[in-house]
Amino acid sequence: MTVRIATWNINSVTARLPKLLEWLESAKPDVLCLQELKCASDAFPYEAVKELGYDTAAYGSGRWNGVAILSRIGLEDVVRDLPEQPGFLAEGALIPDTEPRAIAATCGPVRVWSVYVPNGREVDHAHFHYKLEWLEALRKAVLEDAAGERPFAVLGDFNVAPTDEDVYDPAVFAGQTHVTPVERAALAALREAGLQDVMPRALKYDRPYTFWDYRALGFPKNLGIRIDLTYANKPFADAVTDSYVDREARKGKGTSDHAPVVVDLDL
DNA sequence: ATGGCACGCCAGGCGTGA
Repeated sequence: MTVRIATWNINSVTARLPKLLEWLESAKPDVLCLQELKCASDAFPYEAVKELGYDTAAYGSGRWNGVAILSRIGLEDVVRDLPEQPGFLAEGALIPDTEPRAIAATCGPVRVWSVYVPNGREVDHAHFHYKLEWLEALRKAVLEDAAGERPFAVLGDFNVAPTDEDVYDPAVFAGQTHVTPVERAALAALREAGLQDVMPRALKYDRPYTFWDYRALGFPKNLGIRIDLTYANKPFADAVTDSYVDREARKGKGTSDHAPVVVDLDL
């Protein structure tokens, strides 16, 4: 069977609902991993996507974060949060906030995680250390599935550009988050655990960027970075027939600042 | 060095994003 899986940081599922429905109808993914819902679980537009044939497992808590998995090929064994997932202890707060950043499900023959890795804010900020702890918890969470026979992948907004080739100008990012050696080492640890980076093909431009800042004409100038990734085990990666970034979904008004990434499988 | 744009929240700016 062929399976189309996609990931999209949608930057508010309620603000983006018309775009989401339009995209589901045109791209027709079998499974869609969403990040940055920016709504509570019970505020997700379940009925609207159900009309297009999708079951949804959503995990959100309000104005920040939030992840979901939509599937029209089955949705079972849903897990919310990574085992050992750290929370973020904000300045002045008494207890860490366990944020909704990870959800897993089995969709037909494939098991997937949809993840929204913490941003990090600034190098050495408390949020940066939280980010690294979070990525280590992700590594531990995937060990068994990464080594398994069942096709498995982690898809989402990793908030790390794997190499200098994945940012439009490395000089601009020098000393900033998303490109530091420790963040890239965390991705390397995932690869050492048995996952591989499914590289999308380039479309109009040289590199398959997935994010362009809203400001300063980032998209028209193609000032992009590739941070929305598919990290797949061998059975999943061996089944990949194509992968691409849907730049069309980033064009015009009322779009997310991230584009969807599509992966096609023949299983 | 800063701002720039968009979002939720909820009615004036603020926190966050990358």
